[in-house]
Amino acid sequence: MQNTERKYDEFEKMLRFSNFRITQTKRRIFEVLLTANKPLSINEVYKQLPETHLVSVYRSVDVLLKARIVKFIPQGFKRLYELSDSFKAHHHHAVCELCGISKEIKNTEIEKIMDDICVENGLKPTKHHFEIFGICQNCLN
Amino acid sequence: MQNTERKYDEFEKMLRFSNFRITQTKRRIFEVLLTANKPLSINEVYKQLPETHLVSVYRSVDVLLKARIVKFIPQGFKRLYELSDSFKAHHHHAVCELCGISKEIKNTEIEKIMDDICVENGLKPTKHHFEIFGICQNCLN
DNA sequence: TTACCTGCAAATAATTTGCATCAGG
DNA sequence: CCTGATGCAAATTATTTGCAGGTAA
Repeated sequence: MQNTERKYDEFEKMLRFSNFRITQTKRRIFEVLLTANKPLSINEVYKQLPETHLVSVYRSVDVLLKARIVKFIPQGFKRLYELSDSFKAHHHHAVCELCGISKEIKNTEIEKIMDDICVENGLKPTKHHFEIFGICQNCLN
Repeated sequence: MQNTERKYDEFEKMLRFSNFRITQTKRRIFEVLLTANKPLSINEVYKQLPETHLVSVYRSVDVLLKARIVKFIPQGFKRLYELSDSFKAHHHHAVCELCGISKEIKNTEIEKIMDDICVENGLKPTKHHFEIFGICQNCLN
């Protein structure tokens, strides 16, 4: 897929820009997150990379966060990570509390309200967290 | 304050409804959260209750969560707690990333959009988390 | 060659559990 | 009384740190 190539170039560019090195571990983590269709925990990333040490996953994800390649998604009690808006259009999640299935939500209204609230409160916006929880049709039956 | 009396009655009623006991520890935690003007971590609650054991704070907050007297607020990497909507009108927070000051946000539009999103996605809503982060006027200077 | 990066071990922090005792209703 | 609640100790889990050797640039 052509698109994947472009994303990988962007990944390298962003690492270089922040003076970090392009390594196997970081590349692998990037690929795992690119393939995942939902935010993953450190452990979930690790499970897909048995050849890598867990500590290295912690450290590399931290570097990817600093390089703004990855972003942090607190979901309930969990710390999850997914690719930043440079790789995936900005969105939020609607999560089923029973089966954990996660749907991506794109809603421009919310972004607008978010900005308005910041202006009203004299806040220079940095980021926002927004997660919806419910029970999905499947689990209701 | 008359209002505090009413809230305390509600607190007892809700505990009884869920078959939990009304104890000193729970009452004290409730008072700490009633006085606090922002969500607190387990440790922050504990610091105000030196006579109580830290483990008891964990356990009692857990009971208060189950009784829906307290609700969970994940904020960045922190697990915070505050009184539920039965005691404080439903709201969200705008937090300064530098000084940590927390402003309460009440916005009915957001609640409406939230519901719409659930309907669109065939989700029976249970809860949502929504936190805005930025830099406040004070810290910008 | 010069950092940064990684693996391994170990420390620290956060949260949970077991058990005996205490206390609410 | 009976059962949930508490204090204390200890276990478990999650995350971070130190250090020596490895590797990208």
